[in-house]
Amino acid sequence: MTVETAPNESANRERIEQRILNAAEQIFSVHGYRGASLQAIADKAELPKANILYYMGSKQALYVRLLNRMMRRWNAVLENITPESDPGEVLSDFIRTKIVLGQRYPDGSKLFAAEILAGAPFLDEYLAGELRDWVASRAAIIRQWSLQGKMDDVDPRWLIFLIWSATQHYTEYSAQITRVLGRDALNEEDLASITQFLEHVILKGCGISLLASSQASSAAN
Amino acid sequence: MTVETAPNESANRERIEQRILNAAEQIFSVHGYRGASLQAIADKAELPKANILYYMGSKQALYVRLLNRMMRRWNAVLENITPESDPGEVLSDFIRTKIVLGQRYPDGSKLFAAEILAGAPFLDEYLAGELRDWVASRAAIIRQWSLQGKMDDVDPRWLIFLIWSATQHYTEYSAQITRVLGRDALNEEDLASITQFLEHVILKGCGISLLASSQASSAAN
DNA sequence: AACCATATTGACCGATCGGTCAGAACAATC
DNA sequence: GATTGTTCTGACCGATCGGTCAATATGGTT
Repeated sequence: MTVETAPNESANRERIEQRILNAAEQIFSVHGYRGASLQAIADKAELPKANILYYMGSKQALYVRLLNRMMRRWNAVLENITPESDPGEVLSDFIRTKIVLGQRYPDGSKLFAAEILAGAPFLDEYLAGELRDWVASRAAIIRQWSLQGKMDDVDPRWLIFLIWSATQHYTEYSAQITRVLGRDALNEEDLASITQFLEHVILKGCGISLLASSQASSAAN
Repeated sequence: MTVETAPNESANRERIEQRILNAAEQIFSVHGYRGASLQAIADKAELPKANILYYMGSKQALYVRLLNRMMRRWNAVLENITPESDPGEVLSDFIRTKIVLGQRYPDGSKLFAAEILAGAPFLDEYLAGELRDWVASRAAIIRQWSLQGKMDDVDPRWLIFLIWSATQHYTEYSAQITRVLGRDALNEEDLASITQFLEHVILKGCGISLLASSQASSAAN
């Protein structure tokens, strides 16, 4: 039984920690690091404030944990990309995946955006290390696609930034978009239309001919 | 002399108010509305805290004034656009102007972004009123361009959002971009390269043929 | 029942928050 | 040199901030 109780206890702890993390993600995403208060997070999580600090140690530790959790969610993006890949398929998948991730984790995405806006004081290492390497390696492959004549000779870094910005926009600027469109929220139809638009413009804009590959319907991955 | 002293005095007041507004813009742009403190703004402006409140009334009034100032700066964008305009010229100009505005007013742009991230509590009226009309009227004209065969049949609203996001990205995400690129800041050369890239991809992506207008190189389609 | 590690939380701490106010400092008019 | 209106600011207010801590509650082991 001792073998079973341990996981049970830690499972309970895990449940509470997730409740705190989700509440904190909401508060931080709206008000940023400095603007968020532990009291507001505690209220959202329906726990006493002292309990938040018991589990998370400090405001900063809680915040950093949220950033790490969000970064881990992005790990799958553009994972298997090679010089032999089809640019149309890969970029389509890139666009679709980013749109979906933004819709799945709106609070985390906004939290990340707020951190960057604030000058990324807690993300120095990640941005200048992991992420820089990520961009450099993908850029090198895209560069090869251009040399192979698979697409126009565009700067791959600007292309990556373009896809990032265009997709993230619909999460981070949702308050503006819904008001401009006069809606409560974007529905599935909107998102499909937006995704198709971005695929059309970006792929065509890079001189990528749509072969037998993706577009509206097929395409596996 | 009495006629001259009055404007002199109010000119002095104007000078101080601008100093406060610029300091506040910096602080708010980094920490958002709730995260910013009047003390930090006062320190940045090198004035006593009570002086800030003497000139601005309250934290909220100061913040709203900054939002209005920023919105006024955007008024010139896409001002003279007609169904007879050349899409390539207009959209090129749109892209270039947005890039320049972001570089000219980085703090104001970030302040605006933070307000949207927070759910735009102070911008309801503007977004659902002025800005919605602005988008609707421009979208109607772009729609006509499509009908005239001047460009592909894309949703004009997504096109406007794309240009907004792609250009604003280089201001609001400057902290991420500089670290990923390993630079201190973007220089003129970078900005020219980025602008040209965006013009190339977006115009070509919308099926707009580059006539006798601008652009540096060729590009078929 | 005794024991112990972990969980829980009300009460409290010094610092800082936005905002008020009385009075000093200043400048122009008579 | 009074008078008057504006500018300026130190001192202060109640509320809230992140964080600490002692006391209590809980649950499994012996």
